[in-house]
Amino acid sequence: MRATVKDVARRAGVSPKTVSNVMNGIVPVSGPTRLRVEQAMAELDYVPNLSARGLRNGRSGVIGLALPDLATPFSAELAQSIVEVAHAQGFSVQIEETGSDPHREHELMTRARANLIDGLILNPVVLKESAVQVGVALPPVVLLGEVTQQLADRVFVDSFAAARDMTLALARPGRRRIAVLGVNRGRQSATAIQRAGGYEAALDMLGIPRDESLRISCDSWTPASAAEALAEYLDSNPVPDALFCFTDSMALGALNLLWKRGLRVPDDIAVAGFDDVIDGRFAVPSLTTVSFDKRAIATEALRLLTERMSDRSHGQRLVEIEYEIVERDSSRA
Amino acid sequence: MRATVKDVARRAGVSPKTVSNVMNGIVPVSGPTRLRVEQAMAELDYVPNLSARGLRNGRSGVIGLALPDLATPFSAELAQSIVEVAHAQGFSVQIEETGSDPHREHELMTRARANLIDGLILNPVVLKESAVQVGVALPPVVLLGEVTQQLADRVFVDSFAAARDMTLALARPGRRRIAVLGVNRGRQSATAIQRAGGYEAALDMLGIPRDESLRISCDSWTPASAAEALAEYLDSNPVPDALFCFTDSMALGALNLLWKRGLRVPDDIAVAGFDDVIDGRFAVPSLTTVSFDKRAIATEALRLLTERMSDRSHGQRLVEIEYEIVERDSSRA
DNA sequence: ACCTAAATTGTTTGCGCTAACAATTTTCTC
DNA sequence: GAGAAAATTGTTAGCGCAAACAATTTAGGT
Repeated sequence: MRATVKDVARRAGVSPKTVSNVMNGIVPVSGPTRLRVEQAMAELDYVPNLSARGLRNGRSGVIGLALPDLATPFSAELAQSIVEVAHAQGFSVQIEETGSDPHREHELMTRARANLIDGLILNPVVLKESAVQVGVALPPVVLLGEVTQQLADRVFVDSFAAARDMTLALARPGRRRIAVLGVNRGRQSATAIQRAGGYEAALDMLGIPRDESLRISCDSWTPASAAEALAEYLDSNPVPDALFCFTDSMALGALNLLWKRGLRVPDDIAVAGFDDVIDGRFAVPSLTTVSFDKRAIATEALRLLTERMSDRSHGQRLVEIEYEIVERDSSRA
Repeated sequence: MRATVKDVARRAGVSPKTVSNVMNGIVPVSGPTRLRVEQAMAELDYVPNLSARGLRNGRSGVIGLALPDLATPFSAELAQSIVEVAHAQGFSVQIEETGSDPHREHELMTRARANLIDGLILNPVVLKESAVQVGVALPPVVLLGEVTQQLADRVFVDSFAAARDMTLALARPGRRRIAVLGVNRGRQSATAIQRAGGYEAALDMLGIPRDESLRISCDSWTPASAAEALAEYLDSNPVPDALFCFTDSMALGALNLLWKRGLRVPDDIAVAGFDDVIDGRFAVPSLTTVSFDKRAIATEALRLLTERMSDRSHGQRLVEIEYEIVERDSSRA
């Protein structure tokens, strides 16, 4: 049987309270007593029961992180940052995959309210149907990414402006036929809407007429479906001058397909992505992208979350993360 | 204040036990009573407190997953599989990054023993110094990957054989100078040892003399340090006929560097990786690799873990996952 | 030395839940 | 319809911990 505070107390010849004091370190404990207790803990190989502590304190020390697709390099990099920042603050991270499913998002909120996690960092996708909307009693929650309405704290990159700037950067003399890859066929994700909007704003600024035939839809934002969508597109359309993919993952799929078709990047077609994922830097050719500091996202998200966990009173707050257009070989002249 | 079982019971006009019965569903509850209870739960917006349940049951329903580097696509894909399989069995997953640090591994074991997680899936790196070795009282744990000794349940791919087969596959008439990338300078990871061993076994089989100058060391298994290590290598060595990277991530870094140097893959040099990561399939050129079923790893790891959680008596068990050499454009003639 | 205040340590309760055990009601058998 | 068995539901204790409250020891001031 596992040792408990009581066992430690008995062995050290003190009361449970003293053992608790030694662990928490708030109430002072005299030198000799502390020593005896610590020795007893070591001898009994005592490990505190965190469930019990969680029940008693009402806080588990765990936060949830819910992302739409865990398999992407972007998720991996973001998760890493969040885990590291959280750990530095004494939190553990429970990861969840929503699969863009509002129902699953709702389930996670519930879990948070079930005290297993103290708060939730959530990247909602189809917000219209998201649990955040449905008026569920919200746990401390921080939203990641584009959210059109003010529903909870959130950390975001201005996707609209970034997509606009990227489109402007891609536009060069001779590059007027700029395609986008990632607009969704069915229900639009908030992110897709923002990025498509920015793209069109840039076209307007450039005086390039919008061309519906340059919007390539791709429901799943993976390399595989990007390659597939692009292949299908190229079968029945002329090669655009440039291709702006809504994520780096899609861009990698596109690069592979273009290479297979014998199209040279950037000579025949320039390519750009979004997220600045590590593998994009090492793509062939290296990928032009919208870069932003993922560690900053993690830091800010955790700051908002911990603040809200300790004090539920503030209104909803927004934190914007700066972005930067990083031009690499896939779009250089 | 949050509603508790007691509140629900009072409102439904039943006892707490009945409410518990309704939730657990083991002890039968009559139709009308169940209905009353369910309605009361809905009205009070009741959510069970999982900390309390965890304390009472001695199980939290959470398992830990500890990987050396969360930022890699491989980690992402594996984590996804594990999260999905775990979720299907009613478990949540807490992720942790060990950074190949034995001390951190030890900390995680402790956390497991602290009842916050019911079990741990751990990918140990430098096993010699790993906590698994130090004789810590082990929680239910399943090890992932190469482990030379029999210390706990584990799921693994035969890296030795896979590396051997890959080396054999790379060897073609005219390709005799086969380099490896990923041997470590300092303390060797178990994985590096296996893969290097398989590589050398293949050389022996082929009658190719071992050549120390074809072992390129690379301490961090990332694209960046792979590219750097390879760049340095090429500055003072002739171009090998083939390059076998110990992970796909490193291979991607290598591909990028080779491209920058104007070396053609596979004509000037064939390249291969290990892990069959999605981005490798879409690399330019698509990457030859050792493939294995990550979902199978997840399934088996969870099976071993849950079995051990329910019954601590079995001896240590091994599950081997099949691998396959997948030849893609980066090594095709 | 005596009293007061400060510093420690001790005693006990309850966080919310589940299940052992007990009590009650319903159903069945003849 | 009476008795027994089966099906429900109720009562209560305790999982391990932290802190409210109480008791004790120690230090400080005169």
